Amino acid sequence: MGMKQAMAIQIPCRECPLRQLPLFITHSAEELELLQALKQRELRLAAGETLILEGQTDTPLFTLLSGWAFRFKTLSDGRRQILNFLLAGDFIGVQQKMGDAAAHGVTTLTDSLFCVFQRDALWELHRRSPVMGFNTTWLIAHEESLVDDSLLSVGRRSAEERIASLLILLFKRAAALQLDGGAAGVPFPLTQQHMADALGLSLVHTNKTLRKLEKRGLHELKDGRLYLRDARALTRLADVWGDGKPTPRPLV
Amino acid sequence: MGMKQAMAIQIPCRECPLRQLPLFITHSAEELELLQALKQRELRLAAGETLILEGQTDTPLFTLLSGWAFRFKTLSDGRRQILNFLLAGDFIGVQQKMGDAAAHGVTTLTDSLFCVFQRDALWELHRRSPVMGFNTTWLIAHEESLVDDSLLSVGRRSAEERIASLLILLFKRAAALQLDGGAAGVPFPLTQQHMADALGLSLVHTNKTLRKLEKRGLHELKDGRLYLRDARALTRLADVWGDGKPTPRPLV
DNA sequence: CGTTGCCTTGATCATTATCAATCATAGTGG
DNA sequence: CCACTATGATTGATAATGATCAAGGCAACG
Repeated sequence: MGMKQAMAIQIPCRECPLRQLPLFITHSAEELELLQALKQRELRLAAGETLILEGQTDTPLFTLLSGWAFRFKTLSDGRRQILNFLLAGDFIGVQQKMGDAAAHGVTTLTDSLFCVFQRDALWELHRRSPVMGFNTTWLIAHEESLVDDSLLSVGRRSAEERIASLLILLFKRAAALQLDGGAAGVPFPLTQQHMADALGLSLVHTNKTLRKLEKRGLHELKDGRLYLRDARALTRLADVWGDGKPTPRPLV
Repeated sequence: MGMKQAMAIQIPCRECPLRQLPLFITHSAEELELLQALKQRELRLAAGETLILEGQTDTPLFTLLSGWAFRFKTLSDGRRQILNFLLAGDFIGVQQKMGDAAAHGVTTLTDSLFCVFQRDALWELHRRSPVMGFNTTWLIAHEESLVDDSLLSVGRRSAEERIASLLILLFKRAAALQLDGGAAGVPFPLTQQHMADALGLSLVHTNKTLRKLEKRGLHELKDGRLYLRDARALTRLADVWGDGKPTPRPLV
């Protein structure tokens, strides 16, 4: 299964692809030194490999430097729910307390590069740099709020609406990591099975719904890339807040 | 709608009902002083009142001192998804960055008492006590991981399984706040509509499923209290990890 | 008593799941 | 170059699950 060696030479944190993200912009040289010191090593995985197994204990903390991955939970008969997708810049493993078993697994969608931190790195970060500790807290809280959106989709949106909102969300997230902002589409490494597992739909129904939207000209999925052909219509369908409409909600 | 006055005399933080929770146990007198200093005021709401409106900006941070509440999102046609239930000791409002609009609303289920903090209290906490900042981060991450469970339920569990897992989860959380550990049941202030909105089911189907489980003797819901009559069977039905069974998952 | 809110139930309908094929593509070994 | 295999996409037929509609019931309350 194409297991590759960890690189002998690591990327220094001042060259880290995350440096331009909110968490990292304001940091002084010494804060970068701190990050560097806490960093344990890098880890490279091929597509489809598993970083964290459900139930595993004492997993380290990770940061995703490049590639795509996802967090998931399964039931004992194999039903799987994808909790969210991970893109470059995301944290991994903050949900479980030290000593606890991982409540979810993490698997890659593409070849991926991770930065590995010891479990107590988060505490060191707080202790030695309250600013970075604080920023991290917000980042974690914000990342987790993506799950809130998913829950709204899966709980209350129709199949069409779910597909639409997933496409929009992933497009936005992926486009934000590109220089062209998605003008030429974005990479889209999910299979329809992944989409089904993220949206709480069956594979077959996912396929049919996807085809329907594509035939209507809302999007195009081709050669592993996603193009939004009618972002307006997709947004309307997904009922996404604050995009087309300026929050017209009655607010009681 | 029974809006009540905020109490003139506030509970000092050293008397706070949260003091025995993980976040608060290890704290020195001066750390309690810090909490006290950051605390702005207390707020009392009646059952069914709204603490935060979706889309509201610059809401303060809250802590729930007593009572029950829930976080939710709605679609523009009124479909509502309850994200999670809030019990004494929970944080509220950490999901949105300063200046952002609230991505979810918060409404009470019972008469409730909140502790109100300024929005920058979280930063002050980090700056002046890295330990408490760190603990807060974990607490937030852990609270948010409850949503992961919900997502698994709504996405992949059948109606019966969803009901079972909700009953178990809420029972455990509520029982942990009682001295008797739930021996005489726990308060259960949700209507079936709330359960439906949390589980992604219709009201009618929620009712039927609930009745079915109750007739089978798995639980009893009476006078606003929940009793688990066959916790083993409920756990099996819900496929909850690490309870009856010692993690028998294959882990591939 | 007449509301009002919440729970309950039966009948019917819709959406989504399941089952079963087929097809396309890429990789593998002979 | 040709089976042989494997993965993923696609489609039609049928079944199941859960939603919607409609109607009461029951208790609390002014």
